[in-house]
Amino acid sequence: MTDTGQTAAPDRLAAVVGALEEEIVLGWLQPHERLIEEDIAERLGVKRHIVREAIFELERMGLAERQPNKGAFVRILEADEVMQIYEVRVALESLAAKRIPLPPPPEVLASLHDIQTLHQTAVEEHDPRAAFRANIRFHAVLFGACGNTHLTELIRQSANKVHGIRSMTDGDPVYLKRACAEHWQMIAALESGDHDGLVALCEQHIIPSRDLYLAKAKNRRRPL
Amino acid sequence: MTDTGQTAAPDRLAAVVGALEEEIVLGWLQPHERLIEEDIAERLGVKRHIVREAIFELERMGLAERQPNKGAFVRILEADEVMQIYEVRVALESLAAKRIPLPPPPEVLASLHDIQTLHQTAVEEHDPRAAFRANIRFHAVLFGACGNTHLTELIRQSANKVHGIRSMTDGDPVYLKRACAEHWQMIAALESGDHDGLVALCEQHIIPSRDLYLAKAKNRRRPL
DNA sequence: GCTGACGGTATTGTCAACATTATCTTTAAC
DNA sequence: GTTAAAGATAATGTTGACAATACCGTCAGC
Repeated sequence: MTDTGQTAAPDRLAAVVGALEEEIVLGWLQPHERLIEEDIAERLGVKRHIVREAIFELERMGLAERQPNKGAFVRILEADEVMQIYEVRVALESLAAKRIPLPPPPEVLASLHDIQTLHQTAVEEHDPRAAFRANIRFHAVLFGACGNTHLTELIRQSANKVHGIRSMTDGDPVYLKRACAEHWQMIAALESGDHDGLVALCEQHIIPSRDLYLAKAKNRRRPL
Repeated sequence: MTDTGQTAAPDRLAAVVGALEEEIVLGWLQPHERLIEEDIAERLGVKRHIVREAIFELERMGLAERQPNKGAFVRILEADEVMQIYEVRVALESLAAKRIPLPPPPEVLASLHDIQTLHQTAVEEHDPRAAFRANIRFHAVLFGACGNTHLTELIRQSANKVHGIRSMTDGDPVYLKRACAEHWQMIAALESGDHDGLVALCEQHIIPSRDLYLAKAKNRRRPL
């Protein structure tokens, strides 16, 4: 009985990273807000040591920015950075979409179906947290089907960097419903073996979130 | 006079990462060799703490593999992983090459010229370390000219993962001379504004190192 | 002679105290 | 009233010691 109910060692770091990521992405932590190691440690019930490494991780993910001896802040992306990241995302996701064998393995289709059902209910019930998670899982499974682990990882990484802008798009029900519909269309394209359609859908799918962000970013020129 | 001659804090981590990276890439540290925190710390004259974070970084870079509570090892890439990484590299580098404005700014050309001169002498004088460094700098400046920071970073990251296989190609003078010549051709393409030629050169440039690795990997099936 | 338990050793993982650095506040001089 | 220096405060960065874990050799029991 040495188990004190605490999660295992390596999981704690991942848990803290995940928690902070969600808080940033869902807008609980605003851009430019400071990430104070001790505060977070106490709030999440872990030691500062763990939080410290988690913040390094967030920095690597592009969600936080560190200044030596000063501290870490929630990172805000400039318009041109968003453009650059999306240019790469289009290239990577198109490549992955092209490499997905059609028709995909039935378990992939079944998995996508299940996840997308969750996503849809989350959107309909205005549960941004569940929608966010389901959305991530959908794309992970979709692009994971291309079979190229390294490519999948880079796609995930690039998507992570612009997750921060979700705090803006998640509030937009029109955008969310549209995304939902497009997910179903992707599944249909997979089933019918329409490679070109799938690639086109992937491109159409990510561009709106970019433009929505850029439009909103224009309106909030330096609110501080 | 509080300066004890030690380098600044954030630089130490980067220095250790760089040192270990070179040792792996140049074959000083063999695949499957253990990375023992205390040993490395003593050898490089830093605290274990720094080495620990450096190994995490190496794991993220794909050069090392960690097993919880056991330790870290130099990572060896399987053939299919190499194929996957190169597929992504071709896509990313082609994209970057297409985005480089032609003709590039004169300072970029001048920089490439200087770096490539260093590279050539390093190759001719059989200095693998200098050649390795010059090679990295050449590609950093070349692809950096595309103006997309995120893309450049992903290219660097993907290149890092297969740097480990350099320990094999670096010994091959034929390969090195060929790479050298191709660098000069790239510079020529930049100067003459030959976009298509540049893209083609970039593709031709990285494929041989992949195939050389795959060929050598076949011959050493489980030497342990 | 083989197997499995035991204990020693090497290594990683955790922690809390300490040092360093930046920021904010006060205060005194002009 | 403004500025600049000095101290107080708060946060980050560093360190060595300690705990937990895995590995390896030894030895008893069968």
